[in-house]
Amino acid sequence: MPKAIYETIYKDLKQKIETNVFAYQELLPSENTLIQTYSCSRNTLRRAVGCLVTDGYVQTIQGKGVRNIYQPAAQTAFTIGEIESFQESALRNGHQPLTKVLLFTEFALNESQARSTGFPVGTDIYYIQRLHYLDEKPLILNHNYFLKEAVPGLTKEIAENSIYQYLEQTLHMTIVNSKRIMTVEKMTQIDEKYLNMNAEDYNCMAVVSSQTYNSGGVMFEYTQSRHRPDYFRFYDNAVRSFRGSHRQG
Amino acid sequence: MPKAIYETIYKDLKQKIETNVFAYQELLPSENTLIQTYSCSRNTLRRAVGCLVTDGYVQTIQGKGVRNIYQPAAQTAFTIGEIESFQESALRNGHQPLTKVLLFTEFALNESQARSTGFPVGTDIYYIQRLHYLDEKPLILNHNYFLKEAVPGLTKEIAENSIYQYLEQTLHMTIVNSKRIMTVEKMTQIDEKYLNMNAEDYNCMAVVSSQTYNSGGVMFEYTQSRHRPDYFRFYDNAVRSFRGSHRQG
DNA sequence: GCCGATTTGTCCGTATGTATC
DNA sequence: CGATACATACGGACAAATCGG
Repeated sequence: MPKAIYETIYKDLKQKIETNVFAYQELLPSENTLIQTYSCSRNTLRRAVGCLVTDGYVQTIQGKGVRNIYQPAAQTAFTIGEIESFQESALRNGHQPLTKVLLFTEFALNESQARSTGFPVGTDIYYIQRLHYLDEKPLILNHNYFLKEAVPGLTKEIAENSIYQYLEQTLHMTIVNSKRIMTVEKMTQIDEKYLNMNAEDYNCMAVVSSQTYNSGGVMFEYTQSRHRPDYFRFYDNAVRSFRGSHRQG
Repeated sequence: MPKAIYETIYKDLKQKIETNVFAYQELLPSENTLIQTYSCSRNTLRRAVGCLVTDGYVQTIQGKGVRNIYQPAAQTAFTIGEIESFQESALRNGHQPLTKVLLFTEFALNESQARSTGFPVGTDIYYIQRLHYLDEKPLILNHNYFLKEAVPGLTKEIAENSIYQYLEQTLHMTIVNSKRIMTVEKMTQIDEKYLNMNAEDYNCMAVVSSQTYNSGGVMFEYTQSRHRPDYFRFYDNAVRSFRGSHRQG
Protein backbone atom coordinates (compact mmCIF):
# COMPACT_ATOMS: atom_id res chain seq x y z
CA MET A 1 0.00 0.00 0.00
CA PRO A 2 1.29 3.43 -0.95
CA LYS A 3 2.09 5.67 1.97
CA ALA A 4 0.73 9.15 2.30
CA ILE A 5 3.22 11.97 1.80
CA TYR A 6 2.73 13.44 5.26
CA GLU A 7 3.31 9.99 6.71
CA THR A 8 6.62 9.64 4.88
CA ILE A 9 7.75 13.08 6.04
CA TYR A 10 6.64 12.32 9.60
CA LYS A 11 8.66 9.13 9.70
CA ASP A 12 11.72 10.78 8.19
CA LEU A 13 11.67 13.64 10.68
CA LYS A 14 11.03 11.22 13.53
CA GLN A 15 14.01 9.12 12.53
CA LYS A 16 16.20 12.22 12.24
CA ILE A 17 15.16 13.27 15.74
CA GLU A 18 15.80 9.83 17.19
CA THR A 19 19.26 9.69 15.64
CA ASN A 20 20.19 13.16 16.88
CA VAL A 21 20.40 14.82 13.49
CA PHE A 22 18.66 17.59 15.43
CA ALA A 23 19.99 18.09 18.95
CA TYR A 24 17.81 18.15 22.05
CA GLN A 25 16.41 21.64 22.67
CA GLU A 26 17.48 22.75 19.20
CA LEU A 27 15.04 24.36 16.75
CA LEU A 28 14.29 22.36 13.63
CA PRO A 29 14.61 24.04 10.22
CA SER A 30 11.72 26.42 9.57
CA GLU A 31 8.57 25.32 7.79
CA ASN A 32 9.63 27.08 4.60
CA THR A 33 12.98 25.30 4.65
CA LEU A 34 11.40 21.90 5.23
CA ILE A 35 8.84 22.56 2.49
CA GLN A 36 11.75 22.96 0.06
CA THR A 37 13.52 19.92 1.53
CA TYR A 38 10.53 17.66 0.98
CA SER A 39 9.05 19.50 -2.02
CA CYS A 40 5.60 19.50 -0.48
CA SER A 41 2.90 21.97 0.45
CA ARG A 42 2.78 23.82 3.72
CA ASN A 43 -0.31 21.95 4.92
CA THR A 44 1.31 18.59 4.30
CA LEU A 45 4.45 19.52 6.21
CA ARG A 46 2.43 20.97 9.07
CA ARG A 47 0.44 17.79 9.32
CA ALA A 48 3.63 15.74 9.70
CA VAL A 49 4.90 18.11 12.38
CA GLY A 50 1.54 17.94 14.12
CA CYS A 51 2.00 14.18 14.52
CA LEU A 52 5.40 14.75 16.13
CA VAL A 53 3.79 17.19 18.58
CA THR A 54 1.22 14.57 19.55
CA ASP A 55 4.03 12.07 20.09
CA GLY A 56 5.82 14.47 22.42
CA TYR A 57 8.84 14.64 20.10
CA VAL A 58 8.69 18.39 19.44
CA GLN A 59 6.91 21.52 20.61
CA THR A 60 5.92 24.35 18.28
CA ILE A 61 6.12 27.99 19.37
CA GLN A 62 4.42 30.62 17.26
CA GLY A 63 6.90 33.19 15.99
CA LYS A 64 9.91 31.11 16.98
CA GLY A 65 9.99 27.64 15.52
CA VAL A 66 9.78 23.94 16.28
CA ARG A 67 11.88 22.67 19.18
CA ASN A 68 13.15 19.13 19.62
CA ILE A 69 12.20 17.89 23.11
CA TYR A 70 12.76 14.19 22.48
CA GLN A 71 14.50 12.28 25.25
CA PRO A 72 15.02 8.59 24.50
CA ALA A 73 14.58 7.26 28.04
CA ALA A 74 10.93 8.20 28.35
CA GLN A 75 9.85 6.79 25.00
CA THR A 76 10.98 3.23 25.57
CA ALA A 77 8.13 2.50 27.96
CA PHE A 78 4.75 1.19 26.97
CA THR A 79 2.76 3.86 25.20
CA ILE A 80 -0.88 4.35 25.99
CA GLY A 81 -1.63 6.91 23.32
CA GLU A 82 -1.60 4.28 20.59
CA ILE A 83 -3.19 0.95 19.89
CA GLU A 84 -0.26 -1.35 20.26
CA SER A 85 -0.20 -4.96 21.30
CA PHE A 86 1.78 -6.67 24.01
CA GLN A 87 3.88 -8.39 21.38
CA GLU A 88 4.72 -5.16 19.59
CA SER A 89 5.73 -3.34 22.74
CA ALA A 90 7.89 -6.32 23.61
CA LEU A 91 9.60 -6.60 20.26
CA ARG A 92 10.08 -2.84 20.03
CA ASN A 93 12.03 -3.04 23.26
CA GLY A 94 13.97 -6.12 22.24
CA HIS A 95 12.20 -8.69 24.41
CA GLN A 96 10.83 -12.14 23.63
CA PRO A 97 7.02 -12.36 23.84
CA LEU A 98 4.94 -15.51 24.38
CA THR A 99 1.19 -16.06 24.81
CA LYS A 100 -0.48 -18.99 26.54
CA VAL A 101 -4.25 -19.66 26.36
CA LEU A 102 -5.60 -20.63 29.77
CA LEU A 103 -9.27 -20.83 28.88
CA PHE A 104 -11.34 -20.68 25.71
CA THR A 105 -15.13 -20.80 26.10
CA GLU A 106 -18.29 -19.23 24.78
CA PHE A 107 -21.47 -18.22 26.60
CA ALA A 108 -24.18 -15.59 26.87
CA LEU A 109 -23.60 -12.66 29.24
CA ASN A 110 -25.55 -12.42 32.48
CA GLU A 111 -26.55 -9.10 33.98
CA SER A 112 -23.40 -8.58 36.04
CA GLN A 113 -21.11 -9.43 33.13
CA ALA A 114 -23.11 -7.19 30.83
CA ARG A 115 -22.70 -4.27 33.19
CA SER A 116 -18.94 -4.61 33.47
CA THR A 117 -18.27 -5.24 29.77
CA GLY A 118 -20.70 -2.78 28.23
CA PHE A 119 -22.36 -5.44 26.04
CA PRO A 120 -26.16 -5.97 26.34
CA VAL A 121 -27.46 -8.78 28.55
CA GLY A 122 -27.68 -12.10 26.76
CA THR A 123 -25.02 -11.27 24.17
CA ASP A 124 -23.19 -14.33 22.84
CA ILE A 125 -19.47 -13.92 23.36
CA TYR A 126 -16.20 -15.80 23.27
CA TYR A 127 -14.48 -15.59 26.64
CA ILE A 128 -10.75 -16.15 26.59
CA GLN A 129 -8.16 -16.07 29.36
CA ARG A 130 -4.62 -15.58 28.17
CA LEU A 131 -1.28 -15.19 29.88
CA HIS A 132 1.40 -13.01 28.30
CA TYR A 133 5.04 -13.75 28.98
CA LEU A 134 8.02 -11.47 28.47
CA ASP A 135 11.39 -13.20 28.44
CA GLU A 136 9.70 -16.26 29.98
CA LYS A 137 8.23 -14.23 32.84
CA PRO A 138 4.41 -14.03 33.11
CA LEU A 139 3.50 -10.33 33.25
CA ILE A 140 -0.07 -9.83 32.04
CA LEU A 141 -3.28 -11.80 32.55
CA ASN A 142 -5.86 -10.95 29.92
CA HIS A 143 -9.61 -11.56 30.05
CA ASN A 144 -10.98 -11.13 26.52
CA TYR A 145 -14.67 -10.88 25.66
CA PHE A 146 -15.25 -11.01 21.88
CA LEU A 147 -18.66 -10.42 20.34
CA LYS A 148 -19.38 -13.79 18.74
CA GLU A 149 -21.35 -12.54 15.75
CA ALA A 150 -18.57 -10.10 14.86
CA VAL A 151 -15.78 -12.67 15.20
CA PRO A 152 -17.12 -15.85 13.60
CA GLY A 153 -14.90 -18.92 13.53
CA LEU A 154 -12.56 -17.90 16.34
CA THR A 155 -10.67 -20.90 17.75
CA LYS A 156 -8.22 -21.64 20.52
CA GLU A 157 -5.50 -22.09 17.92
CA ILE A 158 -6.05 -18.57 16.60
CA ALA A 159 -6.04 -17.21 20.15
CA GLU A 160 -2.65 -18.82 20.73
CA ASN A 161 -1.21 -16.91 17.84
CA SER A 162 -2.80 -13.60 16.90
CA ILE A 163 -6.49 -12.79 17.14
CA TYR A 164 -6.02 -9.40 15.57
CA GLN A 165 -4.21 -10.82 12.59
CA TYR A 166 -7.23 -13.11 12.09
CA LEU A 167 -9.66 -10.21 12.43
CA GLU A 168 -7.84 -8.02 9.94
CA GLN A 169 -6.42 -10.44 7.42
CA THR A 170 -9.05 -13.20 7.37
CA LEU A 171 -12.24 -11.41 8.40
CA HIS A 172 -11.11 -8.10 6.86
CA MET A 173 -12.25 -6.16 9.89
CA THR A 174 -10.97 -2.61 10.36
CA ILE A 175 -10.17 -1.61 13.93
CA VAL A 176 -10.89 2.05 14.51
CA ASN A 177 -10.48 3.04 18.14
CA SER A 178 -10.27 1.78 21.67
CA LYS A 179 -11.56 3.45 24.85
CA ARG A 180 -9.58 2.52 27.93
CA ILE A 181 -9.87 3.04 31.63
CA MET A 182 -6.95 2.41 33.94
CA THR A 183 -7.47 1.51 37.57
CA VAL A 184 -5.73 -0.26 40.43
CA GLU A 185 -7.46 -3.35 41.83
CA LYS A 186 -6.88 -5.94 44.51
CA MET A 187 -4.97 -9.00 43.43
CA THR A 188 -7.06 -12.17 43.15
CA GLN A 189 -5.98 -15.74 43.75
CA ILE A 190 -6.08 -16.27 40.00
CA ASP A 191 -3.67 -13.37 39.55
CA GLU A 192 -1.39 -14.77 42.24
CA LYS A 193 -1.37 -18.22 40.74
CA TYR A 194 -0.67 -17.37 37.13
CA LEU A 195 1.61 -14.37 37.60
CA ASN A 196 3.67 -15.97 40.36
CA MET A 197 2.84 -13.18 42.75
CA ASN A 198 2.61 -13.16 46.50
CA ALA A 199 -0.15 -11.01 47.96
CA GLU A 200 1.99 -10.35 51.01
CA ASP A 201 4.33 -8.46 48.74
CA TYR A 202 2.23 -6.44 46.30
CA ASN A 203 -1.50 -7.00 46.83
CA CYS A 204 -2.68 -4.91 43.88
CA MET A 205 -2.70 -5.09 40.09
CA ALA A 206 -2.65 -2.40 37.43
CA VAL A 207 -5.81 -2.97 35.40
CA VAL A 208 -6.53 -1.64 31.93
CA SER A 209 -10.12 -2.13 30.75
CA SER A 210 -10.77 -1.43 27.08
CA GLN A 211 -13.69 -1.33 24.69
CA THR A 212 -12.64 -1.65 21.06
CA TYR A 213 -14.67 -0.58 18.02
CA ASN A 214 -14.46 -1.54 14.35
CA SER A 215 -15.43 0.46 11.28
CA GLY A 216 -18.95 -0.96 11.46
CA GLY A 217 -19.33 1.09 14.63
CA VAL A 218 -19.84 -2.04 16.71
CA MET A 219 -17.96 -2.59 19.91
CA PHE A 220 -16.66 -6.09 19.21
CA GLU A 221 -14.26 -6.53 22.13
CA TYR A 222 -14.08 -5.87 25.82
CA THR A 223 -10.79 -6.74 27.47
CA GLN A 224 -9.52 -6.50 31.01
CA SER A 225 -5.73 -6.62 31.20
CA ARG A 226 -4.30 -7.30 34.63
CA HIS A 227 -0.65 -6.26 34.86
CA ARG A 228 2.01 -7.17 37.41
CA PRO A 229 2.39 -3.87 39.27
CA ASP A 230 6.18 -3.99 39.38
CA TYR A 231 6.45 -4.23 35.58
CA PHE A 232 3.62 -1.91 34.67
CA ARG A 233 4.63 1.38 33.04
CA PHE A 234 2.55 3.53 30.71
CA TYR A 235 3.74 6.62 28.93
CA ASP A 236 1.61 9.56 27.82
CA ASN A 237 2.12 13.04 26.40
CA ALA A 238 -0.48 15.69 27.05
CA VAL A 239 -0.52 18.77 24.83
CA ARG A 240 -1.97 22.04 26.03
CA SER A 241 -4.87 23.20 23.88
CA PHE A 242 -8.09 25.09 24.21
CA ARG A 243 -9.76 21.77 25.01
CA GLY A 244 -7.97 21.42 28.31
CA SER A 245 -9.14 24.34 30.37
CA HIS A 246 -6.70 26.08 32.69
CA ARG A 247 -4.90 24.08 35.32
CA GLN A 248 -5.03 25.20 38.86
CA GLY A 249 -2.66 22.70 40.40
CA MET B 1 -9.85 36.42 23.50
CA PRO B 2 -11.41 35.61 20.13
CA LYS B 3 -11.93 31.92 19.52
CA ALA B 4 -10.80 30.16 16.41
CA ILE B 5 -13.56 29.09 14.04
CA TYR B 6 -12.70 25.40 14.23
CA GLU B 7 -12.77 25.66 18.00
CA THR B 8 -16.28 27.14 17.96
CA ILE B 9 -17.51 24.43 15.61
CA TYR B 10 -15.84 21.73 17.71
CA LYS B 11 -17.54 22.94 20.86
CA ASP B 12 -20.91 23.24 19.16
CA LEU B 13 -20.74 19.71 17.75
CA LYS B 14 -19.49 18.39 21.07
CA GLN B 15 -22.38 19.96 22.90
CA LYS B 16 -24.86 18.60 20.35
CA ILE B 17 -23.42 15.11 20.83
CA GLU B 18 -23.54 15.36 24.61
CA THR B 19 -27.15 16.49 24.55
CA ASN B 20 -28.19 13.73 22.18
CA VAL B 21 -29.04 15.94 19.23
CA PHE B 22 -27.30 13.10 17.39
CA ALA B 23 -28.13 9.65 18.73
CA TYR B 24 -25.52 7.07 19.75
CA GLN B 25 -24.36 5.04 16.73
CA GLU B 26 -26.02 7.51 14.36
CA LEU B 27 -24.13 9.13 11.47
CA LEU B 28 -23.66 12.88 11.76
CA PRO B 29 -24.62 15.08 8.79
CA SER B 30 -22.06 14.81 5.98
CA GLU B 31 -19.09 17.15 5.71
CA ASN B 32 -20.75 19.07 2.89
CA THR B 33 -23.90 19.55 4.95
CA LEU B 34 -21.96 20.73 7.98
CA ILE B 35 -19.90 23.07 5.80
CA GLN B 36 -23.14 24.77 4.80
CA THR B 37 -24.44 24.72 8.38
CA TYR B 38 -21.38 26.53 9.69
CA SER B 39 -20.53 28.45 6.52
CA CYS B 40 -16.91 27.41 6.73
CA SER B 41 -14.32 25.72 4.58
CA ARG B 42 -13.81 22.02 4.32
CA ASN B 43 -10.47 22.12 6.11
CA THR B 44 -11.88 24.02 9.04
CA LEU B 45 -14.77 21.60 9.52
CA ARG B 46 -12.47 18.60 9.23
CA ARG B 47 -10.22 20.04 11.88
CA ALA B 48 -13.13 20.34 14.29
CA VAL B 49 -14.21 16.77 13.57
CA GLY B 50 -10.62 15.60 14.03
CA CYS B 51 -10.70 16.96 17.58
CA LEU B 52 -13.87 14.96 18.27
CA VAL B 53 -12.14 11.82 16.99
CA THR B 54 -9.24 12.40 19.38
CA ASP B 55 -11.72 12.81 22.22
CA GLY B 56 -13.36 9.48 21.38
CA TYR B 57 -16.67 11.20 20.65
CA VAL B 58 -16.95 10.09 17.01
CA GLN B 59 -15.30 7.78 14.50
CA THR B 60 -14.92 8.64 10.83
CA ILE B 61 -15.31 5.96 8.14
CA GLN B 62 -14.20 6.76 4.63
CA GLY B 63 -17.07 6.46 2.17
CA LYS B 64 -19.68 6.25 4.89
CA GLY B 65 -19.70 9.12 7.30
CA VAL B 66 -19.01 10.22 10.85
CA ARG B 67 -20.52 8.06 13.58
CA ASN B 68 -21.39 9.19 17.09
CA ILE B 69 -19.84 6.76 19.60
CA TYR B 70 -20.15 8.96 22.68
CA GLN B 71 -21.29 7.23 25.83
CA PRO B 72 -21.58 9.54 28.83
CA ALA B 73 -20.55 7.02 31.49
CA ALA B 74 -16.99 6.60 30.29
CA GLN B 75 -16.25 10.30 29.95
CA THR B 76 -17.04 11.25 33.52
CA ALA B 77 -13.80 9.72 34.79
CA PHE B 78 -10.53 11.56 35.02
CA THR B 79 -9.12 12.11 31.57
CA ILE B 80 -5.45 11.64 30.96
CA GLY B 81 -5.36 12.84 27.40
CA GLU B 82 -5.51 16.44 28.49
CA ILE B 83 -3.69 18.73 30.84
CA GLU B 84 -6.31 19.14 33.47
CA SER B 85 -5.90 19.84 37.14
CA PHE B 86 -7.30 18.03 40.13
CA GLN B 87 -9.62 20.93 40.82
CA GLU B 88 -11.00 20.96 37.31
CA SER B 89 -11.70 17.26 37.22
CA ALA B 90 -13.41 17.64 40.55
CA LEU B 91 -15.59 20.56 39.60
CA ARG B 92 -16.44 19.02 36.22
CA ASN B 93 -17.83 16.05 38.10
CA GLY B 94 -19.63 18.15 40.67
CA HIS B 95 -17.32 17.57 43.64
CA GLN B 96 -15.79 19.96 46.15
CA PRO B 97 -11.98 20.26 45.89
CA LEU B 98 -9.58 21.44 48.62
CA THR B 99 -5.79 21.68 48.74
CA LYS B 100 -3.60 21.65 51.85
CA VAL B 101 0.13 22.48 51.80
CA LEU B 102 2.08 20.03 53.97
CA LEU B 103 5.57 21.27 53.21
CA PHE B 104 7.11 24.22 51.37
CA THR B 105 10.90 24.27 51.10
CA GLU B 106 13.69 25.02 48.66
CA PHE B 107 17.00 23.27 48.10
CA ALA B 108 19.48 22.07 45.49
CA LEU B 109 19.00 18.59 44.04
CA ASN B 110 21.37 15.80 44.98
CA GLU B 111 22.30 13.05 42.54
CA SER B 112 19.47 10.71 43.44
CA GLN B 113 16.86 13.45 43.26
CA ALA B 114 18.28 14.65 39.95
CA ARG B 115 17.97 11.18 38.47
CA SER B 116 14.35 10.74 39.43
CA THR B 117 13.19 14.23 38.47
CA GLY B 118 15.13 14.72 35.26
CA PHE B 119 16.67 18.02 36.40
CA PRO B 120 20.50 18.36 36.47
CA VAL B 121 22.36 17.80 39.74
CA GLY B 122 22.58 20.93 41.87
CA THR B 123 19.51 22.59 40.36
CA ASP B 124 17.77 24.98 42.76
CA ILE B 125 14.15 23.97 43.16
CA TYR B 126 11.06 24.60 45.26
CA TYR B 127 9.88 21.35 46.79
CA ILE B 128 6.24 21.29 47.84
CA GLN B 129 4.11 18.56 49.35
CA ARG B 130 0.40 19.04 48.92
CA LEU B 131 -2.64 17.04 49.84
CA HIS B 132 -5.71 17.18 47.60
CA TYR B 133 -9.13 16.57 49.09
CA LEU B 134 -12.34 15.69 47.30
CA ASP B 135 -15.51 16.17 49.29
CA GLU B 136 -13.37 16.38 52.43
CA LYS B 137 -11.64 13.07 51.70
CA PRO B 138 -7.85 13.10 51.08
CA LEU B 139 -7.26 11.40 47.71
CA ILE B 140 -3.97 12.56 46.22
CA LEU B 141 -0.56 13.32 47.72
CA ASN B 142 1.51 15.52 45.40
CA HIS B 143 5.26 16.02 45.45
CA ASN B 144 6.04 19.09 43.30
CA TYR B 145 9.51 20.10 42.17
CA PHE B 146 9.52 23.55 40.54
CA LEU B 147 12.58 24.98 38.85
CA LYS B 148 13.35 27.99 41.03
CA GLU B 149 14.73 30.26 38.32
CA ALA B 150 11.63 29.67 36.17
CA VAL B 151 9.16 30.27 39.00
CA PRO B 152 10.50 33.28 40.92
CA GLY B 153 8.57 34.50 43.92
CA LEU B 154 6.63 31.33 44.62
CA THR B 155 5.23 31.27 48.16
CA LYS B 156 3.32 28.92 50.40
CA GLU B 157 0.28 31.16 50.05
CA ILE B 158 0.31 30.77 46.27
CA ALA B 159 0.72 27.01 46.64
CA GLU B 160 -2.37 26.91 48.80
CA ASN B 161 -4.39 28.45 46.03
CA SER B 162 -3.28 27.91 42.46
CA ILE B 163 0.33 27.67 41.32
CA TYR B 164 -0.67 27.46 37.68
CA GLN B 165 -2.79 30.57 37.88
CA TYR B 166 0.29 32.37 39.27
CA LEU B 167 2.49 30.98 36.49
CA GLU B 168 0.13 32.00 33.73
CA GLN B 169 -1.46 35.19 34.96
CA THR B 170 1.35 36.75 36.97
CA LEU B 171 4.51 35.34 35.39
CA HIS B 172 2.89 35.09 31.94
CA MET B 173 4.32 31.65 31.40
CA THR B 174 2.83 29.48 28.66
CA ILE B 175 2.50 25.80 29.46
CA VAL B 176 3.01 23.69 26.36
CA ASN B 177 3.06 19.99 27.15
CA SER B 178 3.50 17.42 29.85
CA LYS B 179 5.11 13.99 29.58
CA ARG B 180 3.69 11.50 32.04
CA ILE B 181 4.46 8.00 33.18
CA MET B 182 1.97 5.99 35.18
CA THR B 183 3.12 3.24 37.50
CA VAL B 184 2.01 1.33 40.59
CA GLU B 185 4.19 1.68 43.68
CA LYS B 186 4.26 0.41 47.24
CA MET B 187 2.48 2.57 49.76
CA THR B 188 4.80 4.45 52.14
CA GLN B 189 4.17 5.44 55.73
CA ILE B 190 3.75 9.01 54.53
CA ASP B 191 1.04 7.88 52.13
CA GLU B 192 -0.68 5.91 54.88
CA LYS B 193 -0.60 8.80 57.28
CA TYR B 194 -1.93 11.54 55.06
CA LEU B 195 -4.37 9.55 52.95
CA ASN B 196 -5.84 7.64 55.89
CA MET B 197 -4.93 4.33 54.33
CA ASN B 198 -4.13 1.02 55.93
CA ALA B 199 -1.37 -0.99 54.26
CA GLU B 200 -3.06 -4.17 55.33
CA ASP B 201 -5.90 -3.26 53.02
CA TYR B 202 -4.39 -1.82 49.83
CA ASN B 203 -0.59 -1.69 50.01
CA CYS B 204 -0.07 0.10 46.67
CA MET B 205 -0.59 3.55 45.17
CA ALA B 206 -1.28 4.66 41.62
CA VAL B 207 1.57 7.02 40.75
CA VAL B 208 1.63 9.56 37.93
CA SER B 209 5.03 11.17 37.34
CA SER B 210 5.07 14.14 35.01
CA GLN B 211 7.57 16.50 33.43
CA THR B 212 6.02 19.75 32.28
CA TYR B 213 7.48 22.13 29.69
CA ASN B 214 6.80 25.80 28.96
CA SER B 215 7.11 27.71 25.69
CA GLY B 216 10.74 28.51 26.50
CA GLY B 217 11.41 24.82 26.03
CA VAL B 218 12.49 24.46 29.64
CA MET B 219 11.16 21.71 31.83
CA PHE B 220 10.07 23.80 34.80
CA GLU B 221 8.20 21.19 36.83
CA TYR B 222 8.51 17.59 37.90
CA THR B 223 5.61 16.22 39.88
CA GLN B 224 4.87 12.87 41.41
CA SER B 225 1.18 12.40 42.16
CA ARG B 226 0.36 9.53 44.48
CA HIS B 227 -3.31 8.51 44.22
CA ARG B 228 -5.45 6.42 46.53
CA PRO B 229 -5.85 3.23 44.49
CA ASP B 230 -9.55 2.83 45.21
CA TYR B 231 -10.35 6.27 43.80
CA PHE B 232 -7.92 6.29 40.91
CA ARG B 233 -9.47 6.14 37.45
CA PHE B 234 -7.94 7.42 34.22
CA TYR B 235 -9.64 7.49 30.86
CA ASP B 236 -7.96 7.31 27.46
CA ASN B 237 -9.00 6.96 23.83
CA ALA B 238 -6.59 5.37 21.37
CA VAL B 239 -7.14 5.93 17.67
CA ARG B 240 -5.86 3.52 15.07
CA SER B 241 -3.42 5.18 12.68
CA PHE B 242 -0.34 4.32 10.69
CA ARG B 243 1.69 5.29 13.73
CA GLY B 244 0.45 2.36 15.73
CA SER B 245 1.64 -0.69 13.88
CA HIS B 246 -0.62 -3.73 13.67
CA ARG B 247 -1.81 -5.35 16.84
CA GLN B 248 -1.25 -9.00 17.39
CA GLY B 249 -3.10 -9.45 20.65
C1' DG C 1 8.98 51.78 21.90
C1' DC C 2 8.48 51.04 17.03
C1' DC C 3 9.23 48.69 12.75
C1' DG C 4 10.21 45.03 9.68
C1' DA C 5 11.64 40.27 8.81
C1' DT C 6 10.88 35.65 10.14
C1' DT C 7 8.04 31.96 11.80
C1' DT C 8 4.05 29.54 13.19
C1' DG C 9 -1.39 29.67 13.42
C1' DT C 10 -5.75 29.96 11.04
C1' DC C 11 -8.60 29.83 7.04
C1' DC C 12 -10.09 29.51 2.34
C1' DG C 13 -10.97 27.29 -2.40
C1' DT C 14 -9.94 23.67 -5.33
C1' DA C 15 -8.46 19.21 -7.24
C1' DT C 16 -7.87 14.37 -6.98
C1' DG C 17 -7.90 9.74 -4.73
C1' DT C 18 -10.44 6.04 -2.48
C1' DA C 19 -14.03 3.59 0.03
C1' DT C 20 -19.05 2.70 0.50
C1' DC C 21 -23.44 1.91 -1.18
C1' DC D 1 -21.55 1.79 -12.88
C1' DG D 2 -22.59 6.30 -10.72
C1' DA D 3 -23.40 9.03 -6.60
C1' DT D 4 -21.90 10.11 -2.11
C1' DA D 5 -18.65 10.53 1.56
C1' DC D 6 -14.28 10.96 3.66
C1' DA D 7 -8.81 11.34 2.82
C1' DT D 8 -4.97 13.59 0.90
C1' DA D 9 -2.70 17.39 -1.19
C1' DC D 10 -1.82 21.91 -3.21
C1' DG D 11 -1.41 27.05 -3.24
C1' DG D 12 -2.57 31.33 -1.50
C1' DA D 13 -3.97 34.85 2.01
C1' DC D 14 -3.88 37.03 6.36
C1' DA D 15 -3.21 37.00 11.53
C1' DA D 16 -0.27 36.66 15.55
C1' DA D 17 4.00 35.97 18.04
C1' DT D 18 9.08 36.52 18.26
C1' DC D 19 13.25 38.78 17.65
C1' DG D 20 16.67 42.03 16.17
C1' DG D 21 17.82 46.65 14.75
